[in-house]
Amino acid sequence: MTSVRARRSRTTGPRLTDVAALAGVSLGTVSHVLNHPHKVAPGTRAKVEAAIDELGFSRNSMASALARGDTRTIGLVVVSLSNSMFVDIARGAQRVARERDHYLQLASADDDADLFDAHMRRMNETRSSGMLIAPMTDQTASIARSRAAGCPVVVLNHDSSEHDACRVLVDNVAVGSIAASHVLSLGRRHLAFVYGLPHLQPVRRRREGVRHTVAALDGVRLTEIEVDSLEAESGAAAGRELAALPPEERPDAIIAVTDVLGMAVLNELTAQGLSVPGDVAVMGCDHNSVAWGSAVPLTSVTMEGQEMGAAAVRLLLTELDESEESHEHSTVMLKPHLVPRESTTGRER
Amino acid sequence: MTSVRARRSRTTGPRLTDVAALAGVSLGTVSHVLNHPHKVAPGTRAKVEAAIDELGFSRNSMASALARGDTRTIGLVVVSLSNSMFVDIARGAQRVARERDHYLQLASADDDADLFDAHMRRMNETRSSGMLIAPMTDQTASIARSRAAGCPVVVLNHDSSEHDACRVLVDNVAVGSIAASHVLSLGRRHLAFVYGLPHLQPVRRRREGVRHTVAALDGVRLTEIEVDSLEAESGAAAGRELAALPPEERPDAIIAVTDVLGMAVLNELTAQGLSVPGDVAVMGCDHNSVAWGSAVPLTSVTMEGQEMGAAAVRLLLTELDESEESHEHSTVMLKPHLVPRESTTGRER
DNA sequence: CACGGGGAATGAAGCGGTTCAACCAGCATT
DNA sequence: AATGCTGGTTGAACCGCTTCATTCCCCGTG
Repeated sequence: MTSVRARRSRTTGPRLTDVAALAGVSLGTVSHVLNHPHKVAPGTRAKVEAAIDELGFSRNSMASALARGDTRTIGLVVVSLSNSMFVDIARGAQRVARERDHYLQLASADDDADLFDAHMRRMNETRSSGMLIAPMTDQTASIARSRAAGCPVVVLNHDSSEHDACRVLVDNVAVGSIAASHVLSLGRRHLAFVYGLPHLQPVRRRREGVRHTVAALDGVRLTEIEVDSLEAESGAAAGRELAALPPEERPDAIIAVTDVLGMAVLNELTAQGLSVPGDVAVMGCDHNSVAWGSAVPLTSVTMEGQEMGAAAVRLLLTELDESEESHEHSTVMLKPHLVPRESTTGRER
Repeated sequence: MTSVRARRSRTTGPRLTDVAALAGVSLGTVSHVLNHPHKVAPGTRAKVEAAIDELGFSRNSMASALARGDTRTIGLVVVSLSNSMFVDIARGAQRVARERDHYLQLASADDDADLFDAHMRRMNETRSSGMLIAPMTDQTASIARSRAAGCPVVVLNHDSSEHDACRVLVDNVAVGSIAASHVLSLGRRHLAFVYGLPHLQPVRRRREGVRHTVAALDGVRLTEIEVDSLEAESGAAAGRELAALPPEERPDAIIAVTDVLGMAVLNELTAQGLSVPGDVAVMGCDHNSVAWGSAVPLTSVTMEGQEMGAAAVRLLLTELDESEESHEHSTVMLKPHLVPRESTTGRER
């Protein structure tokens, strides 16, 4: 008689039936208590609730979602969690998702493209209501697959030319111009821009912003230094190169395309005996927490990770509310902003 | 006739039935192709597989798990992802989970105790096979609830007195003694230990390790400096205090209980004109990536986050394999190890 | 030639919920 | 007294998949 239950490997908790039996009501009534409490007579509800926590009943969300045809779950797939921007994105996304009564499902690809795709597939299999992705490369194919499976996608921080999805972007051109304007406003007149991997879109955009801002002014010089990677050692190399220049040839302000690079440049310059920001001001972009500990705190331009995450969830929920046909993809462009610290402003703050 | 399908809000992808129809086989056969391919005749299998990707079928993992009574999912709930140790744990756990054909479900409490508990509840509702938690505080009650719901728990990096669960710990006493031994081996004879929040167990343990190591030697002096928090400003305060000491009273080696503190101390000391490690060697503990960018790279003792995550998954899977009665909780104690960098060894490396 | 055996495919019974049409008092109308 | 509501409750159908007992078919054996 209990054979069916007995067959299961581990003890599965009590089910709705058990609660119903204990409370002396029907199965449907218990379900109503869970989902539409106001439709149940107060007395009945009390009995049911008592039974629920006497048994320690925990609703099986899979069965529930299956029957309802909706998981109220949003997936978030990020490239890596080692970059604090992605952690910020997750935090912001989770906050808004919870506010809107959804669950945020977090997945990190740990810098592995296959794993990234596997995560996206998994989100489809678990029938996420929708998903947010912060990809490294173009993901057009996977996005199409996901959408075909009825799971809309919002892309974060990646400006793919074709927008088969809503997007949340940070204005990387503005990142560059904000950085340049900042050092210019401090009176610096010979800027250097240190960057690597110019095939990456954010890198190009930031460079563009710097160039544009500099070009608008007379009497300002811009030296561009391309290095081999975005890793710290490349920054150190750039630092060595800069330190070796004769003083009159040496820039008085350095903008690195990322904080990691900026930090490495800064450290190398000070190691070579130059004063920051006395001899040369240094700043980075990204406001990445790995760079929060340099000897001279690094000025940066923040990417507003939490805002990105929050905006992405809002976009997705809007899309889910609308009918499939009436929806128009939209793009939210976030404005970056300056985080001034001592590496440009000096100790005066 | 199609009314049932039509009622659903969004397009749900094709189902097993659809694949079966297209392939001209029964529903059960398609399921077999998915789960026991070798039990299906090659020809049939080919037909089914063709149908599967013609339709772009994606198996509904909820229905699957529901029917099977097993999700093959492991939850991991961490306090925060801002500390790189937790990111490492997630990475290690995910790697092993995948090797063993399980899915790792990641959740961050973003430093909110209620959210932590909510995540644990959620893992129960989704019927995770088991879960890993890296808690800040004792979680005995939640663990009991989870276990009662049939979901075993493995605790990471938290040595609760009562072990109602398997645990993975790092030997924090060893962290302290490794740190002390290191600077002693460099010939330093007056150590300082900078710490805060001594009610936290890891802090106490590390202090114990330092004390014990120092006590074993003659002619070595230990100065303990307690600060108000584990935040950077507390470290800076300690640094100021240390820099103000007359040279003969000043320690020649400083061990901070965390990297954040160590980095702050280091930065303040150099700002005050002292040379690191010339005048004084500085080191931290945790190998936390936020401290990887100080001007003088910080020596640390690593916590082996990835190993912790990996070990925890192994422990959990073992528990899941064993029968409920025969299982004995066990504890894996990981050995920390030294990561020597310039803040103690100087430029010679 | 009848029989047994084994590999392949089938179909129905769940898994644990949700929901909707049907049902059932009990009370106010006419 | 017959009628119409209405708020509460019920039971059955269904969500999409797994599995197991059963049926089917073909081939080797005695």
